Amino acid sequence: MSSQILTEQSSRTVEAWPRLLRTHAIVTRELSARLVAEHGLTINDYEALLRLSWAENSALRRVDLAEQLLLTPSGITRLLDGLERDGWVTKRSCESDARVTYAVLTDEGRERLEAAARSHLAQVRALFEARLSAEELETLAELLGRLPGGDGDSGSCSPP
Amino acid sequence: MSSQILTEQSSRTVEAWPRLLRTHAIVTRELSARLVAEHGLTINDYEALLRLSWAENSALRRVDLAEQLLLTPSGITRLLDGLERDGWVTKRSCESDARVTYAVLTDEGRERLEAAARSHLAQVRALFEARLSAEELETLAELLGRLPGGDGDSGSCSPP
DNA sequence: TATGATTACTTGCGACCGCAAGCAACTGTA
DNA sequence: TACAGTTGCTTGCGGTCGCAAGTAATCATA
Repeated sequence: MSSQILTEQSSRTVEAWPRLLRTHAIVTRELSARLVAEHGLTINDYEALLRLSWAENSALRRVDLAEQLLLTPSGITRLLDGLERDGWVTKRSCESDARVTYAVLTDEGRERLEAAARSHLAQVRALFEARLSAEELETLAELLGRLPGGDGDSGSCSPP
Repeated sequence: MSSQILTEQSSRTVEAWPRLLRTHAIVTRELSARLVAEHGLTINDYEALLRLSWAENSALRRVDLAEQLLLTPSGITRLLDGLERDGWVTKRSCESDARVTYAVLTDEGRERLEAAARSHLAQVRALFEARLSAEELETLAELLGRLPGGDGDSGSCSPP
């Protein structure tokens, strides 16, 4: 009665996938909870501020920011709604194209980001470096980089 | 004006984390969209049916299923609400403890799962095996397994 | 210039899910 | 037996986000 397709045999080679799923769920929950509790930012809030901080003039078209964060247009609208309400980001219109709006990091936003980054990066390092060596982390990053999403603009770690 | 803490230097060693985030987002979206479109199941629906299919008598206490899927009690209630409405799962009460309810996979649920597994597993393999060798996949799984969530009941691939 | 396609963004809707509160049932201790 | 603590589950609420539809601006082509 047990299906052949559901047995260990058939999915052994893709064991990496459920583990990725599980690791993501646990690490995200942990890091996000702390970021929210300590700084009032979700992971996406944090990533958005980070991308803006790297951008020229601390400004990015909403559509470009959406692409970097893997959010849909509606997602970015709501994300930025929150950041604007809190004063970390403002809007700026584009002179040459009335359709586009820039999201601009404010000085307060940059301060917020830097405060959050200090504890957040320490937490990320604590989670990862406690369990894997530098070499292993590099291998992991390399392998993940070859999976979907690894090409193009792939990381949070390449300032211009 | 640019903060030292936000530069490439400081996060190079944890590049694996943003990549994991990104890979998860893309792969999840892709696999989930297909699973929903082709079989009317979310990834968690699928995982729930899979865990039940592995369990003795195709039944699991709701709380145990929640733990395996990394869902809260409320999450499992709603997930199972949907699966019960569709007839893939039913409730069964426990004779020795009136607090517990078992989730039981129905015959229809098992058929549904097997149909979904065929295409889903093929899609997972297509995504992963096209980009990484068997050996690399094993390395990836091993490294992920040492991150949080890797201990205890860690995978989708170990039938009893 | 006219117009159809594309692009940037917003909004209504619904799905999923965590948190906190609540309830019923069980357990341990006296 | 009495009762405080624990466990299993449900429900109301709110947050996040994708999808589809809609608007406005721009571009391309005739």
